[in-house]
Amino acid sequence: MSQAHKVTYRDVKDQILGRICDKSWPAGTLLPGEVELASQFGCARATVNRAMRELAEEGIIDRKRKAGTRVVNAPRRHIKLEIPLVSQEIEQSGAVYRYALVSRTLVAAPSWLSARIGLEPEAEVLNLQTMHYANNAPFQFEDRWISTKNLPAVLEVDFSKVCPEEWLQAEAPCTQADVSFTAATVDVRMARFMSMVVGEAALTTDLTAWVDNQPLTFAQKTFAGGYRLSSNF
Amino acid sequence: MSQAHKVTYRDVKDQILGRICDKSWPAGTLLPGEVELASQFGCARATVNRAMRELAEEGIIDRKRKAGTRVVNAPRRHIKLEIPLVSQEIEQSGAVYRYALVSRTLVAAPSWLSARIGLEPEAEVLNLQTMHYANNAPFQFEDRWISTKNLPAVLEVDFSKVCPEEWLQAEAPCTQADVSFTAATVDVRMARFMSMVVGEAALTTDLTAWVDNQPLTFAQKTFAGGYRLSSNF
DNA sequence: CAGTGGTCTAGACCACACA
DNA sequence: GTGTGGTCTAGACCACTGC
Repeated sequence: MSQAHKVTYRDVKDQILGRICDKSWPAGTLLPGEVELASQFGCARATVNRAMRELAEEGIIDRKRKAGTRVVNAPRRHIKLEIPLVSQEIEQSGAVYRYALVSRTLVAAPSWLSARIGLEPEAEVLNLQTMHYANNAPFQFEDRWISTKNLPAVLEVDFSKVCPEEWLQAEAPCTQADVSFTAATVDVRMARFMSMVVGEAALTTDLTAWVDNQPLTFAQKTFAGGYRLSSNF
Repeated sequence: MSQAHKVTYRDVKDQILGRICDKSWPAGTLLPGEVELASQFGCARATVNRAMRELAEEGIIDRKRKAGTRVVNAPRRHIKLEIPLVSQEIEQSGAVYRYALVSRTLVAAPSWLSARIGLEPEAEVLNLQTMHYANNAPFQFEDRWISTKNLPAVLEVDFSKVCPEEWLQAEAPCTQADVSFTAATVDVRMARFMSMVVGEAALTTDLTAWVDNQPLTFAQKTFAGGYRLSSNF
């Protein structure tokens, strides 16, 4: 008896992945049911279930009740991208973090804003422009808009001391958010703030956040030149 | 008896999340053990376990054997970012995909390449430059390097017909990869290929892939102006 | 309607990490 | 050592969904 008496869900996962990779189960294949596999692998159905559930989460296979489990035709790779707080990101790199409030204005939402995050036209918003430095070198400029109607408390906060991002995360953690990245060219004003050259390329992030389906805030961040967003799988 | 006779792991998850959000369990709190919670919620330990495991995966709590489970102080948000094949991405947007091979050369790996992906100096690599069009408009330029030692089969392929990315995914799906994004300025040659203006900002992606710890390929992709990478949570 | 995955349970043993 | 999470099991019922 070779008896590896415990068949773990990892074992099962690896076995299944192996058969998919070596084309024993090519894309589109309907694979055996959980009970069948459980007896093949000599383990409980729950074990097979966990293995397959994770593979499904990873987008390797597609599971449907009654229809069974199939190998996904076009395995889409995906990565987990961290969206850390600026301060954390800087401090973790070993640099000294410094924050500065550039401007704070209370205005009626411009039309592009209300359209973008779904506010009533002319709704009141607080606009905060802030700078974040790493070892006193410009790291990120943030242009943030917060709905005062959906978050009145924001009016009482002294944002010269707390960065909006951190305050929001602590006081009103969003339940849903959209994030997007693009490359932009810096204009004269941004160039001054970021110590960059006009026309230089900068990575920018747009971030819209909701709490319980109520639009809360929109932020556009501009990163210093050469900033690189990275991850792996 | 109100008896919702089944307490699901989702119920437990929501309860726990609720207590964290309403500050009943502030950041840093050591929460009760699984057995304790199971009896509190009136369910099996496995149910609590699954709930807490998922919360841990989401970065909300931190679990350690013997030490117990704590609410994470700085909840790091993360998003799932899809890394689709170019062709899929274009076709899914409803546009017509067209592919062209720009150049194919067999060379000794330049030093920056061997250093970057961990090849022996001067190892032979196949360099493929390709263009990808959406409705005949330039969408992406790809500069790819493949190790011929670790993947000899690549020499036999007619890359004027198959795009390297797709061939690799089908024939040698990587087991590990690094991805990074940055903003770059397009030079004269790139501007021609992409129908862009010299100096314009473009999003670029660097992608390094390994199979079983063997460095396989490195690719640098340059996206058309205005390209936006997006996701949500 | 019947088959498949989805989930819960109760009990058990294991592995790690702190004291 | 000892407590906490990590996992497996065997059995059960449920819920969705394709036929």
